[in-house]
Amino acid sequence: MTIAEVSKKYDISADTLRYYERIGLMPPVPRTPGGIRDYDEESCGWIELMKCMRRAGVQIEALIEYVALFQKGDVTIDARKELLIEQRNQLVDRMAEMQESLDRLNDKIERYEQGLMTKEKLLQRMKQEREKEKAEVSDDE
Amino acid sequence: MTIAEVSKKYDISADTLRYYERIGLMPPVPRTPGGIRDYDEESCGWIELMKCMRRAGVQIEALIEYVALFQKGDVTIDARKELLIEQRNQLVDRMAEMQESLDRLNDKIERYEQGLMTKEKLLQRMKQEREKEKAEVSDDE
DNA sequence: GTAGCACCTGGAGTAAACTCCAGGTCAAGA
DNA sequence: TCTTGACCTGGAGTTTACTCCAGGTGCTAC
Repeated sequence: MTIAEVSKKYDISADTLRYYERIGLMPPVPRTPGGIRDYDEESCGWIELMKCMRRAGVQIEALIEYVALFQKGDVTIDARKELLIEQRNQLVDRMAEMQESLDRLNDKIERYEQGLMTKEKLLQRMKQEREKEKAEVSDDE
Repeated sequence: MTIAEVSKKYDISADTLRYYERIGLMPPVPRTPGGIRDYDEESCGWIELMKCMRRAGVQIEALIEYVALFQKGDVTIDARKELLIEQRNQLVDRMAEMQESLDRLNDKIERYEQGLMTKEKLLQRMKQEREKEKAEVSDDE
């Protein structure tokens, strides 16, 4: 498979695919005798994995380390497992934070829907009153 | 409240707090006659909201727009609601993607735990065989 | 009234993750 | 064989979201 085909298949630019290989986000891609990339099933597997992990916000740094360990063979299995567990934990944490934000967004939207906006209207009213007071003080001068 | 106190309270650097105000991620913070920021409840509310949204990955751009709309008053209520809904939808999408990655990570970890690594071992075996073949071809030369 | 520390502004610098470019090869068709 | 379009590499540029800095001002305590 050429880089253009892979680019289309996974919706990742050719530049990004070359970049990923160059920084070690995947093992070297097989080449034709002329030096042109010829992606095989394994390469595609790596691309798909990295696309998935990157979309989830896993740092490139960690993924590079994983690939490096993978390339060192079976002696690194424990280290790889630890790395994955660490990333999983971070992912779970991030998702929990996002859930909080989601709840909050939903709350806010609901309030807009009800035309209530209690908190904000209250705060605005408070602000307006403070400004009115200030204005009155100025008038007294 | 001084910027140092707010910084500590929300665990956001003073530089970031100034930056947030400067780019319009929150309305202007009240000042002392000397020009020093004096955060009130409302400012703190904005900071907390923005911290929450940013942690969830909401783009600063969208948040700036929200604040701008908010400052234009009640006529922008519909636009603000739409903006929030859009951000909520994006958040939901991102969380779904993250869940996919999480499932995948969990799968991988489980396979490491079982010492199976079926897919990868299979791929490696395939690769080794390809290389062996190549080596044999070379020997024939 | 001055030492010293927190705060101010505008602007430059940084990190992560791409993205683009120049100048050069490869390969398939006329 | 020549053209043309896809690919190559190394390196520079871009975007987002901060982070740092220089040079200056505002309080507070001696």
